[in-house]
Amino acid sequence: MRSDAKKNYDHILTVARDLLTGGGADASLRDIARKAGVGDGTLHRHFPTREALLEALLRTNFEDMAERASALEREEDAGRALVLWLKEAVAMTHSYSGVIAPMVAAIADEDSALHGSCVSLRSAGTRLLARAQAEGAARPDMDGNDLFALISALAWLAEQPPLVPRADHLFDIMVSAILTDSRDGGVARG
Amino acid sequence: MRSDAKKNYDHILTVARDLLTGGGADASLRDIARKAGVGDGTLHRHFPTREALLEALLRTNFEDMAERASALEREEDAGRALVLWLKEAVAMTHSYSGVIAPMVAAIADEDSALHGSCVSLRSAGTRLLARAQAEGAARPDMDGNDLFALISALAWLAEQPPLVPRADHLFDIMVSAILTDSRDGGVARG
DNA sequence: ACCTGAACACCGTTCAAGT
DNA sequence: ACCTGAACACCGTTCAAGT
Repeated sequence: MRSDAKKNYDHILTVARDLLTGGGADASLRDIARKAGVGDGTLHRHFPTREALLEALLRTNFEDMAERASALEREEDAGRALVLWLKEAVAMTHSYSGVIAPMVAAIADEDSALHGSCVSLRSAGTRLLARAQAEGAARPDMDGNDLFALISALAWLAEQPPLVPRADHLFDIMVSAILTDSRDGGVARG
Repeated sequence: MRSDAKKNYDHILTVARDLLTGGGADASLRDIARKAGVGDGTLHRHFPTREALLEALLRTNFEDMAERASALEREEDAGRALVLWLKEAVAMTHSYSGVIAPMVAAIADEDSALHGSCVSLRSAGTRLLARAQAEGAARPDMDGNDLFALISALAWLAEQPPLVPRADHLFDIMVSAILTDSRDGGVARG
């Protein structure tokens, strides 16, 4: 990539990150281009779709979550590891505004720029869930798809301003449904 | 209302209902006006915002849910009554595409055309929840706001095509978290 | 190679002109 | 009273023209 192109690419990403982590889910691509001081065409060649831009923004976050899952697989308490990871996954997606719906759409669309990242996230969760289930810490009638859907729903809740005050509590309630009663004890019900 | 105005009003509603119950969440107001054979201005005077149109479409459904709650309050099993009503509430909102986000926004916005309907829905759920809690059938650490958020999350799930296959199962899982274990037994975990 | 910005087909919304 | 449809300021996207 030419150096001026690289500079534009990086600057667009910086501006987009500032806008989307600042709650500006409704920022248009033109807003981003204008704020970055580039033409509309420049933004569209670097990032052909909004999803492509999100993918570039979120790639490292998704990789972090996969690594985090690997680390948590060495945690003694498999149920606790699953819950910790869930909390972090929800917080990660929530740190950007307006990413949940594209993420969910991407899990079923192999052509989406976000597809690979979503599949990785689901895989990481599936591993932690399977381990918790093998130890009897999590209910056996769930799979990685259920977990992905649950993360999406919780992250979506946290994106809706009127529901934000309830998001943490509902997280605890849903966790109590995932963990088997013999293990969670006061953690989720407390 | 003049008879030609009344005719336009009704026809717009019919067309909008056909589009929104047919999965066309992305139908623009102009699409609806065109399909109804009226000018853009006509649609906007009858329904100043998209929310106003949704409110006119959903009003009877919300009223039905409030009546249904009253009927279910006379059901013997308070836990079962709550679960039945939850299932119907989710199905009702799900029967129209793209209504969940406006509904959630409206619960906190007293100026929204949808506000009253949403508050009624929340009240109906609160009554059923309180009765189930009084009988020890539902966990005590929840209120009507939590229930409204839960319905929203479940309805949102059912609106996302990739998550649809999981929606019913997640409904059962979440129900198992609401009902106290002494009561639900095999219902939710089965 | 890469960038710019006008252009296109859309959107929600408004408003002068008609009946 | 009510309706129409052009107009406005937006949007995502494309593409000829520049450097």
